[in-house]
Amino acid sequence: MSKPRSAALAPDSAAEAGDDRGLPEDAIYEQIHHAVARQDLAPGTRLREEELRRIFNVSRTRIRNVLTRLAYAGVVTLEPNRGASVARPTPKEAHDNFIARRAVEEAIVRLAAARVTPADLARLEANIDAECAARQAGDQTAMVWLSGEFHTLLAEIAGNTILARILRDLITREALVIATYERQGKPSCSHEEHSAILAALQRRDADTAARLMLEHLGNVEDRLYFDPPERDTDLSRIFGRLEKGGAG
Amino acid sequence: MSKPRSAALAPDSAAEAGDDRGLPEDAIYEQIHHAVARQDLAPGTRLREEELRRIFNVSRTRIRNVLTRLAYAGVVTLEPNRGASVARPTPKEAHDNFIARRAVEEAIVRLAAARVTPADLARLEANIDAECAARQAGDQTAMVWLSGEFHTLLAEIAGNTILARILRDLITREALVIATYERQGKPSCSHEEHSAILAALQRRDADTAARLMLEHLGNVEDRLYFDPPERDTDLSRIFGRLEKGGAG
DNA sequence: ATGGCTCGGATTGTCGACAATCCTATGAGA
DNA sequence: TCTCATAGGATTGTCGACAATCCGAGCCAT
Repeated sequence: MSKPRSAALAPDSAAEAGDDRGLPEDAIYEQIHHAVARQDLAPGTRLREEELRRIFNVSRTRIRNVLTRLAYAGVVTLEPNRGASVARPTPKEAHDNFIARRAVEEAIVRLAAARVTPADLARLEANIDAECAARQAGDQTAMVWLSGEFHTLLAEIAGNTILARILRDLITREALVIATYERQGKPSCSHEEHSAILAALQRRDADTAARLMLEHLGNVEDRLYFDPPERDTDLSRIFGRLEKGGAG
Repeated sequence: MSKPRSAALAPDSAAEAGDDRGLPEDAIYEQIHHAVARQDLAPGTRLREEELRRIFNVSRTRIRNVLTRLAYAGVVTLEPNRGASVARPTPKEAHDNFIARRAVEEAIVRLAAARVTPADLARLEANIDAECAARQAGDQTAMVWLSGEFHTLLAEIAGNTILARILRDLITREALVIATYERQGKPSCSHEEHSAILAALQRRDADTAARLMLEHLGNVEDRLYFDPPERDTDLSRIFGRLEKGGAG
């Protein structure tokens, strides 16, 4: 969050992002999408075309296309003549996102319960272990990413491409919601809950898995802080107070 | 379906589509999206940029942007160096779409049951009446559109923008599925089922409404015909038959 | 000092031209 | 007659340049 934008977009493998010429459009899309999901790009961050063009070493046309798609995914907002910036969800959008995600995740976990294989269970367990390790190492970024990855894995196991695609965007937007509205202590996902879901899947108990998933997602929402609905609302409230109480 | 493409895209109000200069991008997007939802654009129809440019009287850049977005929505497919064509869902995609839609619609109808107002009920009833009228008039296009509109109305009533947006794309893609796999007699939606859902909403009976909705959507899928999974599979099957039975 | 105005730099929006690619029609050869 | 190669037209992909718009700095009047 505090690192410069170019660092957020040119991750560990710097050569892949900056050096290679003609990086395909999809790869650029993925990098930005991923950077938002990792919370490396904070909500509201401006995404200047020229800057992105230099980072990815492509023409502005490509960048423009990518931004158009990201806007459709709800990851960035596109204001006319003002350019693109990382989306800053309103409380309403945040709430809608949670509700949508609950619906999609319930369907996915039920499908997954019916199709899960031992190999799948092993992958899920590995993910939980990795998240635990990240938690103990205090690596907040890795934790957020891995706990999202757990859900992506479930979508893959469920085997429904359309739901997986939808969930991907919902998860990334939820990362923006969390980044915007999190309280001080920010335990975004608890690995115990993931473990419980895994156990239910192991028993192919779709109903329990679905119930646990809904509780899990509800817990995430409860940990957020929505009270000051908008930053700019402060102004109008102050104005109202001045009018009512009298300032002169 | 049998009318020329330009007619499909320049509907009743021809002036709006062809004459006005500088039609905004969103409007072009809507027109194409809508034309697909109405089944005026058959699956697989090629969408040449030059042709669209002439129809909407804008530059190719705009058309290109619109096609990019439609591809993201899954309404058109974009093959490199081959251009755009209306999506032709595979049986797998069709099935995934039905499952996704069931999940989204269940969530929506439950939300709608909790929030529905008398005015909303009236709007839903008007929609059902219009669909009945279209059915008696034998207007297949209007029927398909109105029966989809019923679900769009529900999404609006539910008040969740994200789910509404998702459902919109799912419905349009389902129109493509139906156009691809429908049997001879094609009663795509039964207004009795819509009426039953409406009655449940009137009682604010979310569980019943959800159950009816799922049955309703399941019925739609059951009316389709998936047996010949792909057109090009025929070739390999014929080849296999020649090999086995001997053709010389 | 404050509020409004103007101007310059920076950024985005749009377009036309050119390069790259693909499909089709044509004709030579077996 | 059939297959293969080739040339031509048609279509898409890419880029750079210019126009339109916006933001902020600096100046002027009050």
